[in-house]
Amino acid sequence: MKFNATNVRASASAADLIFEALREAIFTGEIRAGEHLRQDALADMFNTSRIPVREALSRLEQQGLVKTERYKGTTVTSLSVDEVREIFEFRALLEGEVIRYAVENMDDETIEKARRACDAFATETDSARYGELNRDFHYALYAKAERPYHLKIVSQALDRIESYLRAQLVLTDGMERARREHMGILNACSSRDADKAVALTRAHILGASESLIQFLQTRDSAK
Amino acid sequence: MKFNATNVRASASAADLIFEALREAIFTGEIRAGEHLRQDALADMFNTSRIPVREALSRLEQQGLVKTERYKGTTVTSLSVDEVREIFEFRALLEGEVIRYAVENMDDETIEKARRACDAFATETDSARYGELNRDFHYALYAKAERPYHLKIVSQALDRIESYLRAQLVLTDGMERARREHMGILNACSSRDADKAVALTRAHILGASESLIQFLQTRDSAK
DNA sequence: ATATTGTAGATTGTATCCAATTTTATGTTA
DNA sequence: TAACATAAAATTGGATACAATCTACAATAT
Repeated sequence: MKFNATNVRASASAADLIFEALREAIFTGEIRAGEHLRQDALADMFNTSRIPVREALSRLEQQGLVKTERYKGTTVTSLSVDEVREIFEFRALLEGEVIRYAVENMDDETIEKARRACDAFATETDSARYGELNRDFHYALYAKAERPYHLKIVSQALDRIESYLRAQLVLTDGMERARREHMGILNACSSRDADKAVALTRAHILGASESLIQFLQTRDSAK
Repeated sequence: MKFNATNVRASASAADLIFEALREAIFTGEIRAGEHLRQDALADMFNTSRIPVREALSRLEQQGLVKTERYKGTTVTSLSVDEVREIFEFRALLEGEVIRYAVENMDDETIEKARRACDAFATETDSARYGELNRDFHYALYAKAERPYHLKIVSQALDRIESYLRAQLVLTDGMERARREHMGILNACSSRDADKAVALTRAHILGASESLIQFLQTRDSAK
């Protein structure tokens, strides 16, 4: 595991940088579930003391991405299939409601913005950027819901499963289906059909869930 | 602001204790919105160094209860009326879904447990304990939903508005209405009527929201 | 009188060191 | 060889000390 300082913002504290670097490393799978993270090893990697490392780990722990036990260390948490399923159910409920609010306030400018994000998603070939571009599309629409608290909770839930989504996309071809489903959601929003947008959003999420769970089960039984 | 060590668990770290003490002090209103919390002052109060204080503040910040700015300090956050309204909308959505899952799995033992919690809520005269007993009742039912992630998010949302709920209950008499509504929800669960339980839960939450918002508006305009 | 500059205090962020406990390695004995 | 006791290493939690920056107030120049 290595880190460079190219993608940092100068105004952020060391703890912020370490937090984001570790978070991204967990997302990409560079740090795998179950792996041990030792504070002084991380401090050496980032050329800091353990203090900002501890703060970063504390934040990750609160988001559920790692778990720390005194005298033992910090390990990256893994989700059971049931936990993954529950989080997708949660997303379907919440994002369905959010898209309903969004359609209420929808305007042409937002539609255009979402269309561009949809195109960017469709034309991107690097599956590692799936998560980012997927969020760009959905958030372009969700922004119009004007429900900042809801959106923060959506982000939390997405973070929790991001590493699993990326692991799947390296091996499977869900992007083509996602692209089609995005188009459908966009069209429903464009025609101000709230019920349809909700139904398609829920189906989009629950379909991804089934696909991911199947992927996890075949992967785990293969071992 | 003073703290004693009577309500501590021996196994918890200093950071845990400080976190819970500050959290409770925010809930009770002992620490008010806008108030500045300085690290070394807190360290003196708790007879520790600033290190565990910082960790406690970091956790509070991620829950949205405080906000820290470098060189300036930490202040307790306040919610606008719009933010309060949104969180109640969020709760209605989420807790409605949770009670639906719960009714699916409902059994008589859970009903009895919830009935006892309902009675305890109804007979308690100390309004300061409203929050705790209210949660006891709802969680007794929600536990049967078997959706730990959903419940964690419900808790987060409740924490965010707990101080506002308590401030209201010192001055108004929402407890009698809450008691009646709890009875209704309990009966709906007892008769396994999921739709009714959902509707009553949503109405319970949205009614409390209206009541609280009205309270906040009259209080703020009175100044 | 007003604007500007400088200085001291206040406040958070980080480094270094110490304490407490678990885990692992080592040695001893049956 | 196996079991057990003991010591050494590893690891996190916390205390103390230092660095960086903001704020407030005073001093000074215009």
